Amino acid sequence: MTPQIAEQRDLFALFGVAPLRGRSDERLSVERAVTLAELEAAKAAAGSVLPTAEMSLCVDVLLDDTTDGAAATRKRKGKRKPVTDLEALRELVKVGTQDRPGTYRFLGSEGEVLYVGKSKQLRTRLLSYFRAEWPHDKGARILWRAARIEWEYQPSEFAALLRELRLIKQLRPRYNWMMKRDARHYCFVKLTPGVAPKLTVTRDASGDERGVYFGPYLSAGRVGEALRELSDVLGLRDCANDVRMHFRDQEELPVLAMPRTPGCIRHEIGKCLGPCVAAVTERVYTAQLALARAFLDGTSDGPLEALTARMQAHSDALEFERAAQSRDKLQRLELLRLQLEKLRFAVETLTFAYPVTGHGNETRVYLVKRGTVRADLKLPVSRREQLEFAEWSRRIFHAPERPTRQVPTHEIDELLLLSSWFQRNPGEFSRTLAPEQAVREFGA
DNA sequence: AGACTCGCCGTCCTGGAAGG
DNA sequence: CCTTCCAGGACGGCGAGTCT
Repeated sequence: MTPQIAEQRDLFALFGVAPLRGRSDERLSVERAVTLAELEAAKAAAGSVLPTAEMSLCVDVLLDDTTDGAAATRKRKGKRKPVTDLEALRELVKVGTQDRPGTYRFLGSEGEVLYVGKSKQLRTRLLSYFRAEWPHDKGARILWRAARIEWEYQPSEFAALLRELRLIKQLRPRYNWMMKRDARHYCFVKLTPGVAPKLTVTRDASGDERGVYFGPYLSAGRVGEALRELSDVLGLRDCANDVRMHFRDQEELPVLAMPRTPGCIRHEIGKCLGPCVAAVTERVYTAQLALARAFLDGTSDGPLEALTARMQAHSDALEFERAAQSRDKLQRLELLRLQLEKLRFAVETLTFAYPVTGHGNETRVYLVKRGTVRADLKLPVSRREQLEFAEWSRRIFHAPERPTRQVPTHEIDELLLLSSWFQRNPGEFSRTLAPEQAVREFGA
């Protein structure tokens, strides 16, 4: 822990609030010199007994102040002032904007983007910022740091939502932490990279570019159970990341270096192929892994078939108790498979053309495939435009499917956005057209 | 002990209705 | 035309419980 971070931990302790879990690094990693004397002063100014909201606010304002460095803070004697003339800025917005859907951004004095937002009614939204009270309202805190405001109109609320997401991802404005999708409601199945990969459940699909992710799914707990069953059936490892793996065919390894006893009991009871004790060749382990991937993709019932065969074998050998155990496992796995199918969001259903008529009766057609917008086209009118539309449709919808159904990590936010949009506006879903239908309707 | 998960609850953001 | 108020949904903090 750097001295600065340690000091800022003290800051949080001082105000009686815990560092924001998970996000603390984002908020604390900026190297800022904050002295305890300054914190004490701020605390005194705020009063010693504060409700939680006020305490967070205090920390918020203080961090705002210290972003420019302690020197700048010291220089800025007396009360804080807005960076720019708010009356002039308000007049600019008042005169220059219309009540239409659009996105806006607040920029700081260095031109850095502070906040990106969207609204169905841009003008009303922007003017509401000028009524916010400093320092209590977040809107005012953003406004006071802003040197200027930029905005752009969008043809519809949907278009504005999409544009906002893309701008936030591109610009990563510091006041947009709030916009982060609720990661707690979703989880992903991760195939870890490295020797003898294993399956894990994770809530963060953005961290590891080398991992392969499936999802998003709901309820990490149930997905975890499903994975345990799956790993058991296929003999995949389930041990800690730091356990060394040795395949039997890794001949360059000195025999003496290989551990003789497995790190866990799963190999002994036949639930793990035992890559930790070189009990399996890489080829066999990789084949089992492929079965797991296919199962998660929904393209293969290999694990279910394996269990069915096992059950039949026990039954044939008159081992009825073992057969019953296999049947129970099979049922659990089938149930979990059903859950995974049900929980799998959007990927299968969010493939269509989505015409949206917006401002000035302008209609845009969004070509959505597997939960992400692949093209945003003007509603075709002329013959040439119709041909173009047909060509785009063909290129997007007829493109070969990815080998798996996993969602690339950079597309997950958009998938979640579309998913929540159509959940919130079920009526919009009925306006979508299947790819072939769209070509008949809009194509040449 | 630290990381992770989950449910509860307060806060924030937004759109829309009502009123001046 | 502008402001105020309200409702609904999304989001984050917190604490308890569980896992490693």
